[in-house]
Order: sequence, then structure tokens, then C-alpha cells
Amino acid sequence: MGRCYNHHHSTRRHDMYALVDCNNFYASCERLFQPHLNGRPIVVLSNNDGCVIARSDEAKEIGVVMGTPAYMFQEFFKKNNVAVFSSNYTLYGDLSDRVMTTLAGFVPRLEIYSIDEAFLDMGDLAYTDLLQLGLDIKKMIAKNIGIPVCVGIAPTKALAKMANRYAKKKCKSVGVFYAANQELIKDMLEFTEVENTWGIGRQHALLLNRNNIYTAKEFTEMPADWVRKKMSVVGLRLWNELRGVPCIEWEFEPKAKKNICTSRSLGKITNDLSVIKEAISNHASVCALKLRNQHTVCRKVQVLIATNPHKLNHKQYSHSIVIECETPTNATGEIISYALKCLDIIYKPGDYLYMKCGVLVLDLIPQHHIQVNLFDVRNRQRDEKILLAMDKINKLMGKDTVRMAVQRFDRRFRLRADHVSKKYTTNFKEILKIKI
DNA sequence: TCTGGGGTCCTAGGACCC
DNA sequence: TCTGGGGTCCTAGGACCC
Repeated sequence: MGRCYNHHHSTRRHDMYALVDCNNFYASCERLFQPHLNGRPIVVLSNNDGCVIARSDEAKEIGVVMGTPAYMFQEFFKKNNVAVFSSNYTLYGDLSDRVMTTLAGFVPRLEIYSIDEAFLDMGDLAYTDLLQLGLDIKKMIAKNIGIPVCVGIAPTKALAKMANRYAKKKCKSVGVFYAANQELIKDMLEFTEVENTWGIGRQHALLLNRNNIYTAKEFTEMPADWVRKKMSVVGLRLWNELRGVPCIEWEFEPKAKKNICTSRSLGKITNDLSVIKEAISNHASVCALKLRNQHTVCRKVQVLIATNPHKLNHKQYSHSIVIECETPTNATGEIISYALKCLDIIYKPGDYLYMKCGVLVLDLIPQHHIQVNLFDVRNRQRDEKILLAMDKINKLMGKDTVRMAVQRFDRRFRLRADHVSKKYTTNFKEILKIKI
């Protein structure tokens, strides 16, 4: 098998990865602006106030389960004095940017892995004491932004992920773990169960357990061809990574997305086609904006609708359809009309109560590679100018300041968000006031 | 009343072509 | 006994991540 990474290893002395992960990120963000919540359990809910998607340590301790529907916890939250928040992505996104900027000051290169995590390139640093560097990072983020983080440092990405978890579980007060030698790596692999290993999900954990494999250490001792056969090349890559062979490449530059999806539950179940049309138009326009932001156009548009699968006594129906664009596009009006065309085809009237719908744009290509269709009647340059102006205004004045006439957006389609905090950091009207 | 949303990658199987 | 073989493209479905 050998080493399977492709970067310029001839010029490098060694690989070393740090994974910095914010603790309970969304809950920590909310707490930042309401210090009186210190010590109180906090939960953050998904869109529509549907499920629990973030919990403070206190909430974890009293048994709030990730992903559970919020309504099941109503009483429990009240009884236990839990502070409940709707998600406030504007706030989290802004705090994330600040964390990443601070991290970027420590290393030549970093890879932003998600809103609350980044891999730092620690190979070939002049720094000799990486553990100390991890501690410095943690301290700086706490001081500059006020968000607690943990740091895991190891010779591969998968091991750095594991080191991070190990830091959280085994060295909570320090919050940093450096898997500096084989002995420490072995301890960590023995400590971590397969189901808590990055890259092993529920299905594979069950498969491994059936084969008497319970820890990551035992997983690394399985024969490579068994892993390849049962868990595909993805599993094999992970197996190598956990054995100290880097296989997952750096992605320092965010790649343009290959698909973009905007989907959401309709506030409540409905069979009213006009409500669904409205939601679809809205999702389509969000897709178009996301396309323009990454300078791509789509060749296909997909629409999906579905009834509520949790309602066992309701008639069920779900369907999706893809149509090809005449000319690849990112124009709001065009994407909306394609999406509505799709909806027309798959919408089934009758006793079906729809719960969710969405729009996907597929087969994305760079904006300036469009093959112009000779029979294309649209004035695309004009469209482009109008949309650019629209995006600028919306960015400056807040989204939906300017909309296309086809976006029939009114009060019928609105997300539920009963507990939103303020945009403390991005909106002057909601900035924190301090009494002196 | 109320059960998230947005992604990626891999595999298998069918259609089609030469 | 023994259905040709190999390539590509497309789609659906599965598994995983945050």
C-alpha cells in the first residue's frame, strides 16, 4: 500500500496536523453574550425550532439528547431551567470567522473544515514544543473571542481528530493533547471505541462489533483486504490514517460546491399548492444566489417534495425530478421557473399533506465556461448586471431588500424561530450595550 | 401543533456503444 | 454446461460528515 498522499513530500520533513474544535460551539456563542447563563444548561434548536442541535455541558449532563425533537423536551426544559435558543447562523458565522482569523496567525496554512473546526498545518514548524503551541492557541482564542476550544495534535488528520476527542474526554482541564509518540498513539487508539472514531458511522460500527472489533486499536489490526472489502476504499483510507500513514489530502482552498441544495420543512403540513410554490420559489432563489456567490452556473435543476414520514396514518408520497437547463444558468428568475416546472410535474393533489420540499442545482460549472445556445433568446448580459446589483443591495441592506417579482414571498411561508438571540456582532441595531 | 439542513464520496446496476 | 468483452455514462441508494 505504501504512503498514499500526493503533496510535495520530498520537500517536507514530516506531517503534523492539529485539529482545533470549538466546544459546544453554538451554545458557547449564545453564552458569550449572556454571561448570566454560565452554569445553566443551554440548548440550540435547528431551523423551525425542530431538533436539538447543540448543547452546553450542563445540558449534556442532565441528559438532553442530540437530534431529539424539541417538543418532546418542552416540560423537561422548563423543569430544569434550560435556556433554549433558535439557531442564529449570522451570529455563529461571524464568531467562526473571528476564530479562524486568530488561528491563521499561528501557522502558515490552515484548512477550515467546518463552522467550528480547522486543521492546522504543523509540519515543519520552527516551534519545537507543539504541546505548548496548542496551549497558546487555546489561550489566545479564549482571550480574543471568548470561545473555549480543544486542540488535538497528531501525524495524520484522523489521528488529530481522535487526539482532539481524547483531549476533551481525558484531559478536559488542559484541553490539548499531543500524540507525540507511538506509546501515546496506542493509548489513544485503545481508549477510542470504533463508534466514536471519525469516519466510522453507525452501520460500520455495528459491522465491526459483529466481528468482535470494539476499539480503534483493534480496527487497525484487521487485515487490509478485509477492510477494503467490507468498508470500501474509504474505510481503507481511514485504516491507513489510523496507522499513521497520511492519506487525506489538505484542502487549503475551499472548493466550489458540486451540488447545492436548499430544502426545508414547510412550517406545517399542507396540501395547498400555492404555499408549496412559494416555498419552492424561495428555495430556488436561494440556490441561485449561492451559485452566483461561488461563480458557478448549473446545468440541471432538481425539485423534491415529501409528506411527513413520521405520520404513519397519513398517505405517504415523496418524489423528485431533475430537468436540464436549456443553457447553464445562475439567474434567479430562470431557476425559479425551472423549479416550478418540476413542481408541476411531481405535485400530486388529493389527500397528501406535504411537509418538506427543496430545490437542488446540479452539475455545476464555472460561470465563464457557458456554451452559449445559439437559439437562446435571453439577454444574459443584462440579466447578469441586474442580478449583481441586486446581490449588492441585499448584502448591504439585509437579505430580501430587493427581490424578483416572481418570488411571491409572504407571511404564509415563514420559519418558526421563537427564541432567536440578537445579531450582536453584525447588526448595529442589535449591538450589545454596556452600562458603565 | 411540533421530528434539521447541507454536503461528499463510493458502489452497483442498467443502458448503450463499438 | 458455460450466454463476448470492455468502456462510458447515468442513476439510485448507502454511508459518512458537521
